[in-house]
Amino acid sequence: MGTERKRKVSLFDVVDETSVSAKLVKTNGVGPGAMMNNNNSLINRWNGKPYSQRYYEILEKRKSLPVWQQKEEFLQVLKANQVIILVGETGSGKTTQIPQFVLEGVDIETPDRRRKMMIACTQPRRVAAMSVSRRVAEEMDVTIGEEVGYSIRFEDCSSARTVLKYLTDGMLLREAMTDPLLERYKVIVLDEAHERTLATDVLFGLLKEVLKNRPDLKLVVMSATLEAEKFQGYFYGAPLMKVPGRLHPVEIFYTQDPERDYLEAAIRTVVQIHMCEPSGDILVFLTGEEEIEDACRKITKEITNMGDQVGPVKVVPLYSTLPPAMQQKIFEPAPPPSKEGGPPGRKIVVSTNIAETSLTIDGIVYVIDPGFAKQKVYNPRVRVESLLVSPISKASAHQRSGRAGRTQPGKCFRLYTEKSFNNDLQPQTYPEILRSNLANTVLTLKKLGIDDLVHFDFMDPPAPETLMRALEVLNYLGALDDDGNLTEMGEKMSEFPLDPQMSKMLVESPKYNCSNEILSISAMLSGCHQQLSCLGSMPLVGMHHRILIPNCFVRPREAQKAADEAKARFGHIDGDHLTLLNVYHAYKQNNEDPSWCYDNFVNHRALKSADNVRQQLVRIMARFNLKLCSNDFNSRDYYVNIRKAMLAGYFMQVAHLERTGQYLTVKDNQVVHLHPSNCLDHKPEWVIYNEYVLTSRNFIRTVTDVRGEWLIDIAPHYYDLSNFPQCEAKRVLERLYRKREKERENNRK
DNA sequence: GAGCACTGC
Repeated sequence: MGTERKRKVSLFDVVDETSVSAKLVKTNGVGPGAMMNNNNSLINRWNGKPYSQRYYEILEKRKSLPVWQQKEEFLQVLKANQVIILVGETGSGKTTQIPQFVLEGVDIETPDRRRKMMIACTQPRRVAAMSVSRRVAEEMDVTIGEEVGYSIRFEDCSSARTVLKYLTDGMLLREAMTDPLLERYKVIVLDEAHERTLATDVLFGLLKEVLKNRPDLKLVVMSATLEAEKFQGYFYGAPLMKVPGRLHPVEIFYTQDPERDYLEAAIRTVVQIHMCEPSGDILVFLTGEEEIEDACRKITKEITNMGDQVGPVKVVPLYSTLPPAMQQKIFEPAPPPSKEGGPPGRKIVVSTNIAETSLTIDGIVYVIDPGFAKQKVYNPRVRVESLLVSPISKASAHQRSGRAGRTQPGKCFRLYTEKSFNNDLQPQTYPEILRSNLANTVLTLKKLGIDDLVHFDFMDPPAPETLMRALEVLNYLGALDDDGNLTEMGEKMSEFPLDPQMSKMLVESPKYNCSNEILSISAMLSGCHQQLSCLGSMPLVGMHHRILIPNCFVRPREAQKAADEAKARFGHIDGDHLTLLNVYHAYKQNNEDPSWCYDNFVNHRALKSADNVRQQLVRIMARFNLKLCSNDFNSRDYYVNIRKAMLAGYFMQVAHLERTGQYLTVKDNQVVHLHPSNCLDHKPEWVIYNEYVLTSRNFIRTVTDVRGEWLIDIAPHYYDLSNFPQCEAKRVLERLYRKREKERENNRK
């Protein structure tokens, strides 16, 4: 362990007290930001306290990071330029060190010297923002939340004294909505820019505008790949700096011929490595839960069948929806040899893309990369996002192979030919902005004051049809007027961290006297699958991980029947949205009791998380004076009003039951099927749905029964029959309009 | 009667 530790200096490295204590008093480094006081001891300029011993210990380690070699050069380039592109591979230390260099090299006092401005450093993931800021606070010898802080959804850990703030890219975008020129910042560091998240891409365009209006603002774009040259071109030829990384060499192997069945090939490769290669753990990349569970069973079986001529193995699956206790297993050590002097044991992790960026496992020496991943694609014509197994990019393949070289030299087996790598793989994964429904993004851009989307300087402009679709949806929702300007409704909607349909439903809900219930349903739909969690071995290797719980219903393999029965007890005959409301109410009535949750096959953490989201939504409602109200629970209209309010947001996500027994989506006329997870005991003529999922069939999931009359009452502008394709639904609606007309005539008489 | 790549506000 000792020698390994010396070779490895990672971002999360734990300072080994014994190895550095001997040289800690060396005063070759007056630390960054230090000054002498009268007693000749060094004072931390950020909090006015003398530096601790630990500060010097860490400083020694920091100085050995590759990025320190270019510290002076960086500061000079920063001084002379408004924008810098910095390329640094894994292990260069850029995420922790660059923002500290910036603090040292830039004057953050306001011109009147009355307060200090901040340095921001964005991260695509919350856990990174949290853990990196903690580490940096330690390095700077200050308290987290004071001089160094972080800001993520649900948690602002910063203060008026904060000079360096790590935050998610989405959070900086939120801040821009109230502070369009980002005036609290002196320098913005966009980290992991190569990941091209939706938020990063919007920030690119926005910052380009802001920089023109704020000559004093500086931008550092940090990226891990050569796409940096593209960034350079985008930012008017900003200077580019390269920082070497610190990874062990990884030898790459390709197959001679293309593999017909990558799953079979992956399993075969695992077995071969286990038989022929020296000890070291294996990481296999596959595409999804089912495939991974299947592969784990097969690998275990094949190796068990080989008897004691090979060492024992521990095969562990890894995907985001895996229960935390199971995820924990990836950190367990490889099993010992079955008998003394026998062949060594090995850990084999079979994972989705989660192990590519979000989670790091130490001890991996062999990586198997079949070259596929599930990726989101968006089809604007039918307005559907779906997941598709597709070939990965060269950049992604590179990232995967790097996972083999974290602790020692490693090997990566690519299950495709070298020719295929060179000729078939795209250089980069398509940025998310080209693969998503942009309704929410367009709403954000409008709120940020970007009126002319067609001429907005996207680094990669989305398809015009995708933008048109987004504008159309927002216009139907009343968020944009016919000239594309943000309406008062749009202003409100943009403040909610939700899809526009859901925001609209919330803003309209007081009119139906059921905002309390709509808040609960929204929270259950949007917050039921987000939960932060720390894994046990975190203090050792510095890994946090976010665990995703896709829905609040638990269905363990060994108790599926009992779980289904428990779920049925919450079932509401009118639909899944109301079932979710029942669950939420029951949870609150039972005082949020974890053991009640356990007994009822409901995920406690998922509900806690939904409750957290609900509180945030309540605060936003209060800001707009949207009242919190409920109908009398015993009134006949209690559920009717909730369903009507839902329609006020989701009138574009409706399906009609045809006489053939099939559902067709309204206007788009797509054949869809009710997802079997639904709790309806009948097939309603009209349903609203929360999502459209494209898997083995076209499913609509989370559905609720609505009435045709409500469609024409609540959304007549959308159900305008002069602009409606010929279909059965149209004929039904025509009858309903005629009926309404008659009623009106009768009322006049 | 089926399934869920990964993030973020």
